[in-house]
This record gives sequence, structure tokens and C-alpha cells, in this order.
Amino acid sequence: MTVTSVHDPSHREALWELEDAFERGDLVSLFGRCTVAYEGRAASDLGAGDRLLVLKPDGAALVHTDEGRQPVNWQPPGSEHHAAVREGRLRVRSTRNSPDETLTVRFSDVHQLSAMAVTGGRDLTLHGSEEDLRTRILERPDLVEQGFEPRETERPSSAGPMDIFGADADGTPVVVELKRRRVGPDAVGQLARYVRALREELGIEDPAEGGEAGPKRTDSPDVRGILVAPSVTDRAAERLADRGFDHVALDPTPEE
Amino acid sequence: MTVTSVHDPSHREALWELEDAFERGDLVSLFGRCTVAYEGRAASDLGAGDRLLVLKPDGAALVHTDEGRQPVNWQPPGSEHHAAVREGRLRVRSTRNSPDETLTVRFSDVHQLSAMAVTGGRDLTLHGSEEDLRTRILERPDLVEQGFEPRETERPSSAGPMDIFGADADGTPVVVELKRRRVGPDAVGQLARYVRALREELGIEDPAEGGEAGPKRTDSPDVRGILVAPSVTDRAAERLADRGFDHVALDPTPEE
DNA sequence: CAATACATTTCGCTC
DNA sequence: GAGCGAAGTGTATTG
Repeated sequence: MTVTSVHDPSHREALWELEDAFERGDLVSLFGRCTVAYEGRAASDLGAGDRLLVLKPDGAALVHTDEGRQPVNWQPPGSEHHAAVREGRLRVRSTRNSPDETLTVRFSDVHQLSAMAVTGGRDLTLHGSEEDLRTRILERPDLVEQGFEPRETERPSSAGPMDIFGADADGTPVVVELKRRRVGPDAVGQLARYVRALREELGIEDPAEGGEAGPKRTDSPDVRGILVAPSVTDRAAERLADRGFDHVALDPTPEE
Repeated sequence: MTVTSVHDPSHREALWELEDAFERGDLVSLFGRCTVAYEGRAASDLGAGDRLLVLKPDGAALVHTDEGRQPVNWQPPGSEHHAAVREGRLRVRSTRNSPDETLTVRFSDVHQLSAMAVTGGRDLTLHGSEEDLRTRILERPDLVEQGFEPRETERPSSAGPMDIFGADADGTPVVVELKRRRVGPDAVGQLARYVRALREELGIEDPAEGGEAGPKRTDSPDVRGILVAPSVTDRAAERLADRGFDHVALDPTPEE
């Protein structure tokens, strides 16, 4: 529970505190005026300004301005922090390999530096995820459709694992794709890949080919695709119709 | 440049400092032992532990543990921060509407609170984005293919805007999809949507239909699809081949 | 406001 | 490590 805190330190003082904090494995919060340079997957430069630098013992580094949920610059976990005084400025550098990337923060002024050992309590319980939606359906398959019978989750296919594989009341194979929120055309493409893969696997001809123009065919065994999501965009609905797939409106958690 | 900083404040003191900081529009950094509850697009609970809470004047709130680039909990910009002392604890709550969401952080102990006015210097210059890749191609179209001629960027279609629309040496229409890094099957699906939309628009029959089995047809005007990306996954390459599309290996920035 | 696609996405899981 | 897909994704842009 030891918190280190220095106000308007000299660069030397800040350097000592930083090195001690790295040594102890502390979480560091540093206010100051700085420039930021990044080079790696991309490259960026940020002119002088007041910012908050957060340094984590796992190697993550975050540069925050007064706006936005996202840091303006950062370095992912697994990096290594190094501090030094160069050309009269405090330089904090985080580096990692594969991919090679470097974040360099140069402080002309350090206003405030705090560091604390942070332990325990990372056990977040989250509700309303796609997994919750799956659980809900497995407990009550009729929410998808009368007579729907789930057979397998994460069923492998040549196009990747499908969320739920099952059969409808007629025994026709059904691929169910789950989304926890409103979806666009990309989700339909995903479902289409799984359905296509399953058709191929089962030796079922694609109904879009075969006939010369008929957009749908119902007179032969087929594979059905069902997209379960709270709602879909217009373009997604079009593409669902094109493919002959169904949409079932369902939330990950029952609405109150 | 005024930095406020209090060490091990009482809840009352912390509350005053927080309210002043909100008033001034400061960026706040707060170390302490807390529980976190979120309710909105999903719902989550986090047990007691030491964490760093960052509060921004634009309404963003970030709860950081000692690990990860991502905050363990957060609230997006546009929220409103409120602080109070309830049941012997300092409660910080950030709320926003549409969607309705609330983040509640309850501190049993506040170890360190700092706040600073943070201004200016949000002008980040970034290189290596998809836009850089586009610029590079427009300056040297032959990087895509000998004789390639770009005609339009962000060309509208019923499936959305395509990155580059142009023509090859034979005058055949070409849709180019750009990706700044290695891509999977999703990017092929995106390209396919644009090509399909353009074929429909130009009244060109899809070569996959029409013939009974021939996977490709080269004896009639068609629309070509080219995926420009540093590299593609195997599955993406398969799907490219299925569709008769090409891949051109190109980075957003020239490699040194 | 909805819709769409990019992002230094990050993250977790499987192979 | 690569590949694949989810995420309370965030973010900008366009209609």
C-alpha cells in the first residue's frame, strides 16, 4: 500500500523515482509536458503538450490527453520501460520485439509523479456477452425457433468454428451465428461462409447455382442459416434475404 | 500548469478536490482501493482491489489495473462525472445517455489524487495508415499492376464506397480493396461485395452463375477484384482464388 | 441519429 | 507464433 509521490521533481529526482518504481513493479502515473514519438507497426509524432503517462509493470505504456477513451499513443504489454535524462529532458522509452516497436516520451517538465504497487482483484464478472446469448439459447432452444435442436457448439468446419450447429423441426441442418448486438453485412458474410462450408462437407449443391435463375429452392435437403442478433441493418437484411437466411431477434440477456 | 496533489486524503478531502478538479476541467489521476460496477450495454462487477482511476474533462473514465493496455472498466467520452461520500466510501460515478450506461467506482481508501489542467498538443501525425497506402498507389499505379489506371477513390456503390476504382491495361473495370496489414477472409468478403455491386450496376452477369461448373470465365467483359495488402492468410488466398480475385503484396510505406 | 469501415485496434483461444 | 473472431470494442466519416 506504499504510494510514492513527488511534486515538480527535477529530472534527476524523477529518474530515481521511476527506476525505483520499475524495480518495485509499481503502477506509475506521470503528469508533465512532453513530446511523443512512436515507431513500429506505424510511425507517429506528437508535439509538445501536457499529458498523463501511465506505465504498467507488465510493460504497457499509455499516453493520455484530456480527451478520448483511447490513449493518443501507447505501447502494448510485454514492452520494457527505460528512463534516462538526455539533453536536459527526462526520456521514458518503452520497447518490444516482434513486432519491433518503440515509444519515446520526452519530458521538458515533470509536474507530478506517483507510483503504487497494485495487486489482486482482476476477477471481472461480465454479463451480456455473446457467450451469455449462447447459454440462453442452449437452455431454451425454442427462442430460436419451435423445434430447433442444438447439437454442437463451436462445431469445426473448413471455414472455422460455427457458433451453434443443430437441426430444425424437419431435421434440416441449421447453422446459427450469434451476435450480442445489432449487426451489419459482415455478419451475414460470416454466416454464409459457414453454411457454404457445411454444404460442401455434406455434398449439398449450393441452391444459388444449379438452377438457372431461381433464388431459392425448397424441394431438396439443404443447410439453413440463422442469424441471431438483437437487430440487423437494412443492408444486412438484404443480404440475408439473398442468401435465404433467417434472422431471429434476441438479446444476450432477457429484457426486464 | 497548476497541479493539485493530495496524499492519503480523507474521503471528504478527496471529494472536495475532485469537485474542484471537475470544475476546473482538470485531468484526474486517482490511486486507491475500490470496487467497480458497470451497467449499460452489458453489466459487470469487479471486486475490491487497488487500481488507478483516470477521469477526463470530456467525460471519459478509465479504471486501470496493473495489467493490460485496456482499462478493466471504463466510460466513454460524453459522460458526466459525479463524486459523493456514501456509506463511508468515496463514490465516483460516470453516467451517459443513449445508450444509458453507468460506471460506479467505490473507494474504501484513496491513496493518491492528482489533477492537472491539460491543454493543447493533440496534433498527432501518423504514417503507415491505409490512407498512406492509397496515396502511394495513386502516385505510382504500376505498383498495383502494369497499366493500371485509378479513376476514382471512395467510389460509391450499393455495397458502400470502394477504396479505389479503376481500369486495367485492357480497360477492364477494377475494384481495389486496400488493407494496411496482413488480412484474413473477411477482407475478401468485403472486396467481393463491392465487385458484386459493380457487376450488378454494369449489368454484368456473375461469372460464378451462368455457366454450369466453370469457376472462371475470361471471354466476356467482367469486373476484376484486386486486394492490395502486405500479405494474406491461407484461407483468404483460397477465397481469393475461388472468386478469381488477385492479391498484390504492398506495404503502406516503402520498406527501407 | 444510423451505418459503415478503419485501427499501431486489443484480447483470448486454438492449432 | 499464426490465425481467427469477439469486444461494453473506439473512432471518424458520411448520409
